[in-house]
Amino acid sequence: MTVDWTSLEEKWRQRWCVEKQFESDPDTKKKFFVTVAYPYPNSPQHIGHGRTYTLADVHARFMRMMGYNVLFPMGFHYTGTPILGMARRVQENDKELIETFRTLYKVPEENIREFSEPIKIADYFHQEIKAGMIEMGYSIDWRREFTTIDPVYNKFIEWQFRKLKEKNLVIQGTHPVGWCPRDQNPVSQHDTLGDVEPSFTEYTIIKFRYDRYILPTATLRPETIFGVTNLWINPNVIYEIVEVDNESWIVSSECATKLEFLNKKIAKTGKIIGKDLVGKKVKVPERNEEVFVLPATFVKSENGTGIVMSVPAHAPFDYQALEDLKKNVSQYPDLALIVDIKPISIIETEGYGEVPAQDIVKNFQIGDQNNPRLDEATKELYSREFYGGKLKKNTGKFAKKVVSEAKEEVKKWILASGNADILYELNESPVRCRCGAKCVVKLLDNQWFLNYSDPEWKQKTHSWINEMRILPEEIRNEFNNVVDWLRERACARQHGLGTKLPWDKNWIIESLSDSVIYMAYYIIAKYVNSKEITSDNISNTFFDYVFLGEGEPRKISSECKIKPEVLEKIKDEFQYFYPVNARHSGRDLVPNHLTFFIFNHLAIFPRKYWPEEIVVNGSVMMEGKKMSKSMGNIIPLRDAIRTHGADSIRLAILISAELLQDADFNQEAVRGIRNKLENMLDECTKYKPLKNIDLQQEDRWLQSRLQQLIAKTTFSMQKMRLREALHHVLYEFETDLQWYLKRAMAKKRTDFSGILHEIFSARVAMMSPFVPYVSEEMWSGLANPGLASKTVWPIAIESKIDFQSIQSENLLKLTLDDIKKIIKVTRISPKKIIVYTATPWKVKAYHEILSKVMAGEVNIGALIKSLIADKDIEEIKKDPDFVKKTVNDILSESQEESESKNKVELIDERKVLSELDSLIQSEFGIPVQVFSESDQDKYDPKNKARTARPYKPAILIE
RNA sequence: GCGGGAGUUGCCAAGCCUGGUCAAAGGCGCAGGGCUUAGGACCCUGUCUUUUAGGAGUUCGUGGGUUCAAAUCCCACCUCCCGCACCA
Repeated sequence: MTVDWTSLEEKWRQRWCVEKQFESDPDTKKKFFVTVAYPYPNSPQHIGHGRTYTLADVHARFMRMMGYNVLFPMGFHYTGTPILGMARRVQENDKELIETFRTLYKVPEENIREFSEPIKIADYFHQEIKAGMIEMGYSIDWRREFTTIDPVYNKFIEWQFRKLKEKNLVIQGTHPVGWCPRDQNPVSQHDTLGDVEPSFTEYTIIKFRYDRYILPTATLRPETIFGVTNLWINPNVIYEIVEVDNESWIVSSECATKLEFLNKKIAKTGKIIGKDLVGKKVKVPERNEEVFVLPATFVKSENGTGIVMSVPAHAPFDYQALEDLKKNVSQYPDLALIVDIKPISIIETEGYGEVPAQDIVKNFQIGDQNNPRLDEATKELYSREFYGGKLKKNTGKFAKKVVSEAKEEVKKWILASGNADILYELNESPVRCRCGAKCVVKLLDNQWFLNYSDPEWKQKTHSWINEMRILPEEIRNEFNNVVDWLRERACARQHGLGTKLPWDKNWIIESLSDSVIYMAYYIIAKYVNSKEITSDNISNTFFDYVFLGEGEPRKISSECKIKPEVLEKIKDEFQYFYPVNARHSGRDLVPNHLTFFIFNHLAIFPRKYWPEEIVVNGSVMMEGKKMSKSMGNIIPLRDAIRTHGADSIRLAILISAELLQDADFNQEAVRGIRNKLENMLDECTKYKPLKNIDLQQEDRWLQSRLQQLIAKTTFSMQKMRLREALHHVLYEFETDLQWYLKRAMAKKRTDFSGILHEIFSARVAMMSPFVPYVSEEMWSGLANPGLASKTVWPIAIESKIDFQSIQSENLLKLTLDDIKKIIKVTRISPKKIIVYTATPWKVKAYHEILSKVMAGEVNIGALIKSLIADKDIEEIKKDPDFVKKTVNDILSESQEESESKNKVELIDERKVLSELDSLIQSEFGIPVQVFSESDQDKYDPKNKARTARPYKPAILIE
């Protein structure tokens, strides 16, 4: 059967839309508010995006069927810089980008022409993404749609920031960033050529005084100031004399540039060549000693200040350079004294002698200062000393401290005395901006931060994280870790789309900061879209009233020109729908958005509006590979819908992995799924809701299994283990169905349509959240009333489970399996099959043993002793092996299984096994005979009957 | 460096939280059969070793341990993957 998926989906989509099935307003039912991170419209959405949204939609649809008034809205995040960058590239006629628009994104030519305007890009992809969401069948209430540059949204974000500022959570400070001097803008990884992360390291500048000058050196190891024996300078480099904040520094010209961006007032007043400084003596700060400035070729003008402080005891470079110099002392007649310079050891580390640098240089067989292995040696020694070293007593008050701690303390100490400063150095240089300019580290003044370091705020967030529902559970700990290492976060930047900082209009609120409490705005958006409120009238007091219940409604309604009843309605609606019951997002947002989301809700809203649950999902792989533009394996969602149909895609991305795992999307699987759905749809047209017939054993069994299926599936759904739930409904139950049909067919029954109708109706209902379109089609195929999407989720009724029939069918299945196994192993073609059930005393004994084992008694001897006390079963003396085997039988089955056996009376095996006849007849075409072990006139030529045990009949095949 | 996660039978991948139904789901691949002019699709059967009586043996990264019982719990080790900020 071929299904026209496109028109099938269109048909039901129309119906949902016309009947406004997914628009929700406050009513008397319990509400469920589910949200997903809104998309950033700078490209069409692909299958990877589809996963999070589909997950949320399944959640929404499930909760709707569970009887909740579900609100599932969607917005669009225009805030940010990437779209701005794209627009600029279009202006510059960037071939590559335009080609991407054309061929990959299939943007019409007339739209591309407009893309030099950022908003046009956002608008275009906004509509594209929205269309995809509708086609995917997401049950979204579109009346609440908005973008983050809507004027009322701006007012809302202003309100958010004023609130944060009132609570002193927005602070101002100075902050180093990677910076492009040409663009006058911070650079991040995707702003650089080759996507290099512009990371940098903080160095301590130590000021050595020479005459009226300062020779600054940059170091990562300020604690080694106690071991300085000399400075190194490159004799061939021309240094700059620079006035820096009323001091005269001598630094390389590269260093002078760096200092400028670190907000130093710089004036270049002269030049001096390195060799003119060789042999001069400088004062070591805090030590009241003088050391020589010596020449070294390893000193590079682009690193640090271009001058290096020398600690030969602990720095392999310094040690080697000093050795080299001593060897060539004849070249420096004025420096004869240097042969007396001895390394000053200040750190002791296990495994190293008095002069660790000497040890390691020998070990590495360095030879001279240009040996590239010096880097390696430096790294090793640094790390050994950092973690294992202790300062010696020649370091004064820092003695006995471990290096890792002393380092910071020494730095603070020298900084406090004015003999030190801070320098930032890019780790990998040069880093080039996309524009081609060399990046630097800039100290940004008066930057605005959200103070995620605030201990009280952190504490509050921790304790809420430990209370809220987080799925999957493994991720909870990760949230706590994020909270721990989160620091101040810059929350405003100077370019991009977004909302201006209300008290400082030079700044635009950054995109990860204007997207943390917007779920509340979905309530407002409905009234903005219906034009009941406009941006002109909205003020802070409006939000205070709606969200916090603060203020005088009459005053506010006149101030904001909102009818009092509308104001009241909005507030009531907010109070009805808030808090967010479930927030969905990909796991990449855990260390940022999701954590900020919690932080900000806790700061702004009262406890009753804090988010209740977060659901995190993994990403999607394409045919086992990571999706990426360069691999060319990004499939736009709408393309995929056209080829596979929405339902198949939904199922494919949900069934291939559990929540946090990466799901794999592959053509093969999608085809298989579509086939399965088509077969099932076909099946659904066959069964009619016939009135009840005389229920037979297998009917009762199938109905019981259905109850168990419903219970299991519901349990999985509630934990958002969707893969597991699907597995139950789609695949696991198939085995039961096959068995049922086998039984029914063997008995040549024709009256089971009604039973299967009942079964399929329940299954279709449970499939409906996952594959909403085809479920509607199946639902109507089954001639059920109404919509599958709006039907109630099946409820498992324990009393409907007939454990007797479950045990009976199990026995049948196991016996049939055993017969098949015997036939397989013996390779005989059976002519006669005889089955023997256990003798009554064994049945009684089994029952005894079962209840004893369930009570914890597993000792065979003790069991036998208590059993022979019973006259009915004293025969057990003759067959002690029976006890052992029975105990093993019981122990090797599940607790659940044993409990269910313990719960019901033992089944009448003889009666149950008489049902074998039809099965054996249809499978092997021969009859089956059933005896009891205790029958006097039984046919038992091979004396098999005596091996029979309850649930394990003896079998003879001839 | 800090933090998180994973290693399962030819491959992908469940199971692990809550130990026993686990020789271990499902899919792919492979083998046989059905359907078909043939192929594809689809359906059935099989797919660790061994076994002419429903059994036995050896497996879940490696090595220990706890337990009547370990893929599952504990400890150590090895290997691999991901995130680390002004970026959505």
